[in-house]
Amino acid sequence: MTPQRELIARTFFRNKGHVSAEDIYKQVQKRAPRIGFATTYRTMKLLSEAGVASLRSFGDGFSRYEPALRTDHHDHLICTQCGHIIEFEDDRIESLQKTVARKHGFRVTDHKLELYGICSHCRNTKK
Amino acid sequence: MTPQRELIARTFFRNKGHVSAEDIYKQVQKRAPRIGFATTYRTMKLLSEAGVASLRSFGDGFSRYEPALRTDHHDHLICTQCGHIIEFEDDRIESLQKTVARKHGFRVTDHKLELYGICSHCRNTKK
DNA sequence: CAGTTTAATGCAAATGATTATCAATGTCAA
DNA sequence: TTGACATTGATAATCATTTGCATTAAACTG
Ligand SMILES: [Zn+2]
Ligand SMILES: [Zn+2]
Ligand SMILES: [Zn+2]
Ligand SMILES: [Zn+2]
Repeated sequence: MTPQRELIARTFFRNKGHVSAEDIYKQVQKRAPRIGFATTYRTMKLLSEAGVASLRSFGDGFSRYEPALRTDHHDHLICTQCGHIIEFEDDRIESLQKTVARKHGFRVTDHKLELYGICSHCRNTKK
Repeated sequence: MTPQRELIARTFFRNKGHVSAEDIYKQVQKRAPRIGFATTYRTMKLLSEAGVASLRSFGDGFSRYEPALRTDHHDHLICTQCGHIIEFEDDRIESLQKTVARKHGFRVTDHKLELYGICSHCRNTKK
């Protein structure tokens, strides 16, 4: 554990999740301008390999990280206008997914459910 | 509508869907080696803008296209071992998604549900 | 037809997020 | 101190996709 890694990890956990590597890099830059993005990427990969961060890739070209509490699984509602992300969890959907997979002979190891749309805030300020 | 575009479109529709741009490019190459991949990409973008192809991005680094029949929506089961993709549709999941979105004040315009796992074929030949 | 405009092609170079390379620096135990 | 050994950070490489641009071809015009 080096000072660079510690700063990067701290910065990551200070966020609320769904942070891109560049986000973290820019935040880290303010405290320690000498840290390069290579170290940022490497550290985030380490964190996700260690299981404390999990990698998400939404539609846009970026990889996002969020803290992995391990216990809580959740899916995402994403506002295509302002980028706001809401997390949710629905046990009925989860179990229906398992049913569907079983029906097709799949053993599911992972899944991704993302609902894209317009959040209430953007809908109200729209017109 | 140019001959190049026609060949690319025909080639695309000859496939069963979930085709990468490179797949199409390579198939087109056999019939018309002079066609460049720029034209392939451009034409696929045109097709998806025209609504006859829809763009999917699964976890791997590739953009995939599939014919957009407009009437049928479906989600995907993806084997992480052999890459095989099964399409499915579950009305109960769909309606639960709408319920969840409504609960959070979202108006959903699109969604993505992908189940990753091991298909029955790969499970049987595994050991 | 000849001439002019316009769009489409295809090669090569650019893009942009991520990864690999590698010399320089730090760590630590013998 | 010496020598493994790991880590850093600047830079170059990667790789799917886009873009710039000169060339070709089609579509009008008369
Ligand atoms: Zn919004
Ligand atoms: Zn989340
Ligand atoms: Zn399989
Ligand atoms: Zn499909």
